[in-house]
Formats: sequence, C-alpha cells, structure tokens
Amino acid sequence: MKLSQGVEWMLHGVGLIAQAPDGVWVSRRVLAEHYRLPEAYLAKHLKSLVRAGVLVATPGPSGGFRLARPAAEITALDVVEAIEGSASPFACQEIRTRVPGAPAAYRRPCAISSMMDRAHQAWRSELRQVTVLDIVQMAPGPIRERTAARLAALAK
Amino acid sequence: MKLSQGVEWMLHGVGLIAQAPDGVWVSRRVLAEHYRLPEAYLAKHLKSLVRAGVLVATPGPSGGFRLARPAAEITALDVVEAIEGSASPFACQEIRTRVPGAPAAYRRPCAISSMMDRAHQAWRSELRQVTVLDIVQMAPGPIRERTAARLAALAK
DNA sequence: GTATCCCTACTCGGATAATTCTTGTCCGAGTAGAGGAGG
DNA sequence: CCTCCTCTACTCGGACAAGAATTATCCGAGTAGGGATAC
Repeated sequence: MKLSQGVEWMLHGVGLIAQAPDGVWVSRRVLAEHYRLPEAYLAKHLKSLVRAGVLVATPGPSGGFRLARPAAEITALDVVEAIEGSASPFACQEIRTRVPGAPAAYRRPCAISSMMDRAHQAWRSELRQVTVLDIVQMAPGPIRERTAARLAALAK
Repeated sequence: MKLSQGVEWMLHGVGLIAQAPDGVWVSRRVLAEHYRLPEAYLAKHLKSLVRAGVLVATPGPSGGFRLARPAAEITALDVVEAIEGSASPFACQEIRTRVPGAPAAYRRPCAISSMMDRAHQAWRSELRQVTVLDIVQMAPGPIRERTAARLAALAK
C-alpha cells in the first residue's frame, strides 16, 4: 500500500495556491520552482485536481491555477482523492463464493470487506476534518509572510 | 493507493486455518484448492505471515500451517501488516524544506505529515478491533459447519 | 508379531521471470498581453 | 494621443517512454509417514 508522492506535492501546492492574492494565478512553473519539483510531472497531478473540481486553470501569459472554492471549503480529502481516486484500497473479489458448496451470491455482505470499508471510512473521516485553510494556518508565521511577499510580486 | 490482493486471500485463509481442529495442519495445497487460488503465489503470502509470527509452519507429509496464537489474540491488523508492512502509505519527503529561504530542519513536524499519520492510525485502529475469531464467527452457520467437516476429514 | 530401517511422497522456503502501475517526459493547441503601426 | 492589429511568448492539456513494484512461477532442501524386511 503506497500513496503517490503527488499527494504530498499537491497538499503543499494547494496550500501555496491558497495564499495567492485575488487575481493572481499561480503557474505550474512557479509551483515547480518553489518546491524544486519536476515541472513536467507536476502537470499531471495539477490536471487531476482541475478535473476533480478543486482547482481552476487558465492559459496564456500570467495564467495558471487558483482554487475553485474558498480554502475553508476544500478538505484534504478532496485533494487526496483527486489524485488517488475515491475507491477503497481494498478491492473485494468475493473469493468466499469460490469455496466448494458456497452460494454464488450471499445475502449479507462479506464481513471482511465490510471491515475494510469501515477502516477506509475512518481514514477518510480524518482527512475530511482538515481544510486547506487549516493547512495554510499551520505553517509558521515567518514562512507564511515570506511566501505572501513572493506571491504578491507576481501581481506586478 | 492499492492493497495487495494477498490481503484478501490471507484474511480469508487465516480464518480457515483458525477453524482447523487441534493437531490438524492446513497445507497451502488445501488452502489453494479451497478458494481456487494459484498455489505458487499463495506460498509467498503464507511465508510473510510466518515471518511476522502470525502462523507457524511445519514441513513433511500432513504438514502445513496453524495459528501461532489463539484466534482471539490475532487481529486483522496483524494479518494485513504482515503482508503490506507497517509503514504508513504516506512517505513524507519534507519538500517544505526545499522552499527557498526555509530552514533546513523545522522545529515542529510537518502538519501535513501529521495529518496523514493520524489518518493512518485511525485506519489501523479499526483493523485492530477485529480479531480472527470475530471473522470466523461472522461466517454463516451452515458454511462454517461444512468447512469444519472438510477440515476434520484431513485428520483421518 | 514386533521393532528397525529405508524409501517415497509431500511439505515449506528462497531465488527467478512476466506483467501492471506509478513515475517521468515531451510536444502541440490555445490564449492573453505587449509592442508597433495607423488614424 | 488613442485605437486597432499583429505577433510573440507563455500557459495548460493530452499522448508517449522508462522504471519500479506487484504478480506469478519454478525448483531445491528437508521431513514425516508408510512399507518392507529382519528378528
């Protein structure tokens, strides 16, 4: 079980985009240089976030990305599932039906599958309780100020 | 994020082994035929469970596997982590330190990493609350009886 | 009939390929802004 | 001086390779049980 490293990139990245002043679009070039990440691969994950409705993109010079909704209304789960998908990591293949003498279709859902689903929901619940705004506010003040100054310089 | 299908195989498989009478060792051949699974690949996962101390193996004719502890003392988490490892699916690479002007080592842990860890712990907590005994007892009675009869036949 | 020995067959364990998914990269379509020319 | 046009440069989006992890397989080391043999 392994999460794509794009999850970390985008959780940080969305936090950065959230700090951009109104009217400023953060391009993937700026994002890549800010975190020293491969720009080409970053594009793939940003595209996923646009598809999921978390970010909005605009082309052309001074184009880039901004949040589709207020930072307080975007949860970490939205970001994670935009990249990883919302499917449970456990894919039940109903191997219990392959036991000789077992019915082809059980009445009750598989207990193991139910347990794994509960665990998955618990995991999602934790991520749903944290918003992008929370992530931004948890960064140390000095760092946040420096970032704000750098983003403001883009609006010139 | 995807779990190995071996997780499903082994959660069911350990449940089957748990139903074996004392002195009966369930071989991987029996297990593979019971669930119609590829025997060779099954071996890999069974080996992981032995390494993790969940199962005990013995070679030779009428050899096989049995539980290393009472079924009530083995949790689903033990089985899952025996196969998938206990590491968090989120591997924080501290990209926050790559931001220009950021300190090389922060005092506080990364907020995003902490959040992902909390989610992982919530996931583990759910799986820790279910024991192998629970899994066995959740199976329908008729199925359980038929399985018990099949396992008893191995002791002849 | 009983004990001993040998041999067969079955078990698990580790080392070795094939396949799928993640990772990584590139180039093309489209657009906004700047600069120059004309009025 | 203002307006319009053109052109450039920058943006995102989709299609295309490389690497890693999972999936799948095989064969060898070792052991317990059964059968034959000797007593």
